[in-house]
Amino acid sequence: MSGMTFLPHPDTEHITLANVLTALGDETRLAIIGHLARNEENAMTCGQFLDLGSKTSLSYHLAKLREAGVVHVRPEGTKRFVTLRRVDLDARFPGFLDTIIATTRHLPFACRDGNVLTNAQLAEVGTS
Amino acid sequence: MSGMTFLPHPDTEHITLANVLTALGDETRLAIIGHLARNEENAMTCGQFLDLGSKTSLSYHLAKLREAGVVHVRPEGTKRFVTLRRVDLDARFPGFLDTIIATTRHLPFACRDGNVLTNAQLAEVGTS
DNA sequence: GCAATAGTTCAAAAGTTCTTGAACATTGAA
DNA sequence: TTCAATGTTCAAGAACTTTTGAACTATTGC
Repeated sequence: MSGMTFLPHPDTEHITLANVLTALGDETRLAIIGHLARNEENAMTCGQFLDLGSKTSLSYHLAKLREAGVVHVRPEGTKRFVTLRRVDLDARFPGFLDTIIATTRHLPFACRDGNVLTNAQLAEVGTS
Repeated sequence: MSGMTFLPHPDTEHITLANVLTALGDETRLAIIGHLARNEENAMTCGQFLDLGSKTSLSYHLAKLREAGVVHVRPEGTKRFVTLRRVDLDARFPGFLDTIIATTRHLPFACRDGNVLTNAQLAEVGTS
């Protein structure tokens, strides 16, 4: 009934560069950021990242990103809506997120089987 | 006599974002980058980073930064002169290094004993 | 209530990173 | 040649990170 699932997020002023860099220095998490960046209008659920790893492993990686202050996770029903903390990151490290995204955008997208997603597949992941 | 110590550096096009982020996602290495950024005119030797860790540990961290393509190391005599690979990083990830440095600049500088260097001490490290 | 959906937590295992000290290598100078 | 200076390599250990599957929680809809 209550829905009070605790999902701690650091305050903007407690987001540190070292934590953000550590969070992003991982292929899976960088790929998650890529998915989010291609989709900044509509929040994504965890399930939409399943091409990048198992449910458990994604839960782990998304927690890392959340704890570092890179993403915000909003529980709604049984789902969690994940968004980039763009405003906070821009305030804290101006220009940083954009250079990451710009690079991530024209990178091939590795998925869990080691092959690479086509643009068509990416569009599908992005809009489903 | 020969002086042919091999110090492999990745080519510019082989510098990857994930490797750079992993290399920078560490307090010691971020502090090294901070020292280098305050000193971009004159190359620094490894010995000038000794407030950040032991000789062995710095050798390890500087190798990480070199292998990721973040710094260039030029042997000269018994010393190694370390510089940021600014041109290459700017070509590969435009704006990235500057946002890192801008953040690093107004960060307190932790040194190995857990205390923080004053600006005077930093200047001393930088120009000795 | 019961089942389905969406995600988390736990403990174990495997792998990676970092620090340490001792031994080594290279260069330059007395 | 011998010494000091500067840094590297090696092996061991401690501490983290990541992945797994099984068990769990919370919510929604029937």
